[in-house]
Amino acid sequence: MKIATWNVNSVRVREPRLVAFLGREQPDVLCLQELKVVDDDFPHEAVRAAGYEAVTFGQKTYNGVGILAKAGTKVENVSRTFEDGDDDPQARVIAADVLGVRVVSIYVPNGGDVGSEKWAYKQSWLKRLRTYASSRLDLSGKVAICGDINIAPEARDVAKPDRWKNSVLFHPEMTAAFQELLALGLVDTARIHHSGEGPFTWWDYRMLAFPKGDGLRIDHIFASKALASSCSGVRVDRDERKGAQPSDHAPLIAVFS
DNA sequence: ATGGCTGCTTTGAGCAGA
Repeated sequence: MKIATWNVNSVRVREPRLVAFLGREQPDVLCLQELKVVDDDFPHEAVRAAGYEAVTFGQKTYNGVGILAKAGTKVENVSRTFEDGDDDPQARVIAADVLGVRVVSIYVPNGGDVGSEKWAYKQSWLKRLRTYASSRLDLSGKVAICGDINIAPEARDVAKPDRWKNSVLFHPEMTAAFQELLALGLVDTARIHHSGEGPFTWWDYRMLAFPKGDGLRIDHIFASKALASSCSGVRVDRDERKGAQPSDHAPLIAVFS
């Protein structure tokens, strides 16, 4: 089973790349973030033509998440939001049962500047994510939490740590929140197979970050132990960050035997 | 040390991303 996650930064703009990616990689499941469209505007026709069906939790302008699976695959028990009774005006989480795995596609808030309102929102959102993971997910079963987590957990996850050490992506409070999430019983699958630098998943559009190698590993696939034990490989599709009109994030792909 | 790009929006300057 191949599970991929990709912050497409506008599914409208990225539609040709999305279709090409599906055809090339043929993932069983693809989690998307930053759709930036309402559900009615999602390119269902193009996705169907590529052999996939999508469930989405869209939003105009910002946010929006989805889960794609091959046509014919059952996608069941779809839930949107944390379902904790606390209204979140931002569409950042969708979950579904696919091929025996509870798949969660999430888009963690960026956090703006450290100490800002957006920072507080990121902090509280991560707390709600922990509560959700421990109370709404059966972490003793097969679970995959995939998405743009907006946290680089360690120095080896940041090409230029000194540059980023005080940013919202690599702040000690955030790296601690990352570890608290894993402590619930989740495995950072990329680290099963990569012990060195990276693999990075995001490069700022500005500052020639990609050609300069100024990358961060902020997109992740967290697997419950029951699922992680079968993880046979994880990689980043860096080619998606090249060429015309790339997303600033590259897809992350995990294979489970 | 900053911003440099990209996509969005009551179409166009400002917000947001990370």
